[in-house]
Amino acid sequence: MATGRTHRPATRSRGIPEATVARLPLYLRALTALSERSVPTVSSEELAAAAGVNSAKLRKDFSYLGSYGTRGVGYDVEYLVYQISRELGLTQDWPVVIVGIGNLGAALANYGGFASRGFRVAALIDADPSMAGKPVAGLPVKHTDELEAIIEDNGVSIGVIATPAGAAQQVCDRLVAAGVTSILNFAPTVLTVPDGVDVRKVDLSIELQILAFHEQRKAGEEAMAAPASPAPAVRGGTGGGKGPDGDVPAVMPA
Amino acid sequence: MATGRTHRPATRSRGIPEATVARLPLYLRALTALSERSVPTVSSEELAAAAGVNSAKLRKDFSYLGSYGTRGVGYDVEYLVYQISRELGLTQDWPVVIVGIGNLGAALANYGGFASRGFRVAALIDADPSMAGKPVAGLPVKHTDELEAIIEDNGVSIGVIATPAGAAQQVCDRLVAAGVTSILNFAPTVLTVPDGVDVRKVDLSIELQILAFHEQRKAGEEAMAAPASPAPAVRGGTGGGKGPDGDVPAVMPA
DNA sequence: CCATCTTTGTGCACACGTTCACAAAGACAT
DNA sequence: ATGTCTTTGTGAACGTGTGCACAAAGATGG
Repeated sequence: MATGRTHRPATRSRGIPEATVARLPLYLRALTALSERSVPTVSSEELAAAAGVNSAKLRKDFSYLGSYGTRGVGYDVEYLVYQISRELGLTQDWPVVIVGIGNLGAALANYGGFASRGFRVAALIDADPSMAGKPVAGLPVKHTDELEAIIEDNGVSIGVIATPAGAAQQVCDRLVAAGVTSILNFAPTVLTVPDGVDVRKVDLSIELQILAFHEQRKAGEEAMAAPASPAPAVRGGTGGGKGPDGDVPAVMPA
Repeated sequence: MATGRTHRPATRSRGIPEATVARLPLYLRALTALSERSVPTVSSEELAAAAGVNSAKLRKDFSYLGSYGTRGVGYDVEYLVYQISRELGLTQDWPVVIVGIGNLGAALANYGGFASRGFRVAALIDADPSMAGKPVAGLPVKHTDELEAIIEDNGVSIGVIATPAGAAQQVCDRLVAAGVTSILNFAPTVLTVPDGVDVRKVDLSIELQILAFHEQRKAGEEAMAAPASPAPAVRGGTGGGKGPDGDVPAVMPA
């Protein structure tokens, strides 16, 4: 545990901004679709529309990779697919392990998007002994005991955690100890990892909550002119009720 | 193409920055855990650690909600739980529909995090007639034909799309036409929606690709002594003989 | 070979987000 | 009451991301 570095330096990687990196897969997908339709070239305007972004942003993003376009024409689709793939590291094979083969883990194992882009599911791992050997998505589920061996034997550096929240940190620790340096976490927990290990979090309920916020705001604005009481059913829960604004709970900060 | 606005007006919600809204669920989760352990108050430092963020950021975030803390003491846990819940709109009941009951849809239906936070699965919908009536997570799967009726009858304003990419836009259009104004999209497609409809995207393979980028960088830095050019620096976990590495399309933009 | 037209690549200005650092506010002991 | 100690709330500096607008680069046609 080095004391020098702060926790998550967000690694402004090497001239390529993080925000750009996050969009490259988006461009890649749009380009792959064009490639399959044998479209030879595409303009920044068209590609941006397909990827759902602003064209100026797209051009700036690409400018970080180099000058791969041709003025007056656009971008060569095949060439760009290769360049982005290479930049993202998808020209090599990335073995991944998925830990926690519940509903979500099984869904991930079956998800075609993984295998199709340089990722290979090296193993499915679960703590439940009764799962061991059971085939999921064509692979036999391995027991947690084998975790370290699997990671070392396959040179796995990316791990996916789809366990319940309670087990996530423990699994994470073992993954890291065994050599994994990138983790995709689906468990609703904050993972603590040593420096040099990347963690990305996907949290289903957080996304819904963000939507609820905007939804509430929309409903509120809409009902501004209408009577004070909004239409949706009110869930008082503990009986606190949801009265008008001033009607806050009994508990005040002492 | 009713692309609508290309940029999000969401930022100006109500003085609360989008980045802050995205963190509120994180704080809420940490606070709920504290509440269950009957911790009465918490300092910004402690809570920030639990949520995995910087304490100054947390305080600034809370300052957008109001002055809910007590100097020299910290924040009252219960009070803050309520305030954040209310701000996020979780004090009311949000019926949601999940469309596409494959592996992922089933996982979502079973995911406890939904029900536990003001969200109620109103219905599971699938296009496959043979799924109809089959119970998933205790609910009978409905056929797509009933989509509009379900949404109207239940006052659903939030929809979750877990269909294959090809069906997503069509489902989206039907959801929107039926009255849904917020969509959580798990299909790897860019959805086009009219103004006033919010879409959030969760893309599993994109997250992995971002990890691969950083992983490649780490591997490259480690094994590189004299970086002269953006040389491929191929170094994978496997033996590497992954084929089309050297014989890449040397296609140049014509 | 020149004129025109299209589209890239980017300088610049602005908006948004993060972090620091510190004064103000309150708790608590004496 | 008064002083000390803790912790919030926030002004200000800084860094990152976004979008406009335009010059430069190249294609295309006469």
